Amino acid sequence: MSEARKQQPTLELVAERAGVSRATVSRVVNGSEKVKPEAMRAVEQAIRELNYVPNRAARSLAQGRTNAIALVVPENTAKFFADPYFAKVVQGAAQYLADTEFMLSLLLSTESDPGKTTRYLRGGNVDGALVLSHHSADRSYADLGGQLPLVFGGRTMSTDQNEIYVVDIDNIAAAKQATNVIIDRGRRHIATIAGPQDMGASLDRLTGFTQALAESGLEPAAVLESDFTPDSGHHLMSQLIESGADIDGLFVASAQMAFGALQAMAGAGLNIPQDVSVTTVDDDAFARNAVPPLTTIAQHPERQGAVMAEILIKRINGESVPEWSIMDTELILRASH
Amino acid sequence: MSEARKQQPTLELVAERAGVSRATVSRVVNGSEKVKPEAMRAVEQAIRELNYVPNRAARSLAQGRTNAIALVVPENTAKFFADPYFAKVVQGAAQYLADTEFMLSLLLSTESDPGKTTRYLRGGNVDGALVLSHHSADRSYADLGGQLPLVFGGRTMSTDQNEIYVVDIDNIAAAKQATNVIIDRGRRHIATIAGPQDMGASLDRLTGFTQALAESGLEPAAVLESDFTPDSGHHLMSQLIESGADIDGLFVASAQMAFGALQAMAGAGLNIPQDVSVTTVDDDAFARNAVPPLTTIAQHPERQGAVMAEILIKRINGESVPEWSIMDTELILRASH
DNA sequence: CTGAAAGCGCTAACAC
DNA sequence: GTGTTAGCGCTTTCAG
Repeated sequence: MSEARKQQPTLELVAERAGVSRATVSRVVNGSEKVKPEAMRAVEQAIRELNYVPNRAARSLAQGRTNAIALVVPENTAKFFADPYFAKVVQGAAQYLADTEFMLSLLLSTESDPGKTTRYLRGGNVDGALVLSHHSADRSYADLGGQLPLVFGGRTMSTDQNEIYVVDIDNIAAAKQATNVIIDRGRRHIATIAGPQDMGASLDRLTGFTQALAESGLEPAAVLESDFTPDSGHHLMSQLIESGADIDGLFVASAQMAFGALQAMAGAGLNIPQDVSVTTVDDDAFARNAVPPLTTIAQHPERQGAVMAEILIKRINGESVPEWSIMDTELILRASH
Repeated sequence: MSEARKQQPTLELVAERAGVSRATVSRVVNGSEKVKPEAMRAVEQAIRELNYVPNRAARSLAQGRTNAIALVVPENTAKFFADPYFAKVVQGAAQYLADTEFMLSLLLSTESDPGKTTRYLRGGNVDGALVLSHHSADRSYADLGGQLPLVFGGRTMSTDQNEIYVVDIDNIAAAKQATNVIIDRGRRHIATIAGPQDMGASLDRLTGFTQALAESGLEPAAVLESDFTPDSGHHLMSQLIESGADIDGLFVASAQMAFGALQAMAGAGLNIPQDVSVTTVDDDAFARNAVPPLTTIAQHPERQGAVMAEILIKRINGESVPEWSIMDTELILRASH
């Protein structure tokens, strides 16, 4: 009744067929120089004939290395797929890894059993992991860093622990720059829709916003806390408008939320940018398709994904790398400011 | 210089600390009944104290099973993330697996080295795989079926090979139903935008369209072949309009393409559904957010993902399951027909 | 119920 | 260059 899975040929079988020892086969498989051309040919032919593929479990057990890395997204599947930022980072990492010997395994942390992911990571399945978007609550991952090379992706919680490798943009500077665009427009009643305050990026962007204002002798007109979704942006903005707040500028911590906020303002009959000058962060589909298109700070998430992978692999290989990698950002001027 | 990765505690260490043999520890870890409660407690405590996690490679080598399955998407990363269908399937599978002992490993097949994915699959990394969206060109996966339990997801190429397990909707029936909605509106000049013709789902939907027409004594007004993206839908529709074709009905093989087609028609000043009655397949964000909202055939991709996972696991466990699972669909009437 | 011992398939010294 | 020989960490008969 049980699936008769075809038995994969073993290295030993290849050795017999090629008339050499298993060690030699292993050498050929692993591209060692020191094998006579003829032995090499014999082995290669045997491999081809048997359609041999080395067993990873055995290999990784023997050499204590798996040649696989995980990309952990501590976020439920729905949110993951809704956010273009994740998609881009994955894309960048996947692309970078395609040219290496490493496999990328995408781990969407399950809500039901968070320990499962951790166990997987510690169970020797991967040589290291990239961790995206971790809330401050996710101490588990920070702790994991002692057992496995980890590289955190942007939007991480700021931390003073050491041995934490992070690839991120300078969120404070980005927010400052975006806010200054509004200030330079002559606006003086500026509000912000901030991200969840248990996330480093959100905190930093709020800080940048406040700093920019302070440097111009201004106070925030309002500070709203949201959760990075378009809906929440819409919702909070509606509330703000209904509350009768009188603002002429708005900095939103992410394009997704800004997209929602714009809809709310349009619904209330506000003209952008005449009535309210708005800027944000992230140059994704939301920023480009918003009406009007959003003036924003572009990160380069694909590049970030690639850099994260690169750094992780260097760490796995024992090369020393800087703990912090700050990615460049770019101010994109469009119609919303 | 090399990363001093903390050595994970081994089963042997746990055994020593608990004062039992490795076999007993193994039994406890694997939930065997036949262990004295006191021994059990001792082991469990040792495990906790040492923070022990079993090494997967060793385990899978010993028992010839990995407790991991792969979800293979033979599609580049960009396309994968752009299509809500994939997201839903993954979500469904992930959710189903969360309650099992299995891990889901997402494999985006790399363009640069297609053999890499196949090698990974054959290298004993997973006990089986779910394969989505395979073009007819992807013979490699069908062949893999002999070596590893595979379950194919909707939109697969129709095939008469046996031992191919598929979870899909009845694409012919779905297309027929959607087309009949248009016919019932009294329209007689009906065109279709079909999907790529190297994909089973596209073929079947075109067949269904043609059949429905034939049964009402009609001929297709035009048959356009597209690639499932909104842009191509837009583009082809524009061409059709420019060509001066006179149609009053349109069946589009996917909501994404329909979304694009609708934009093109709006741009040309056509009123939907007054001028052209349109229906499609897929009830995703594109269908719901289109202007006007699309009358469509809803699949249930999350459920499909879950069913695929369920069937795969049954196969892995040697249970017998039907080769074909046809999922229900549902006609959603909105404003576009 | 528990322990001893024999591998799972591969790699990595170490000799030859 | 190549073969021999130990294991990698775990499961699994097989005795007891």
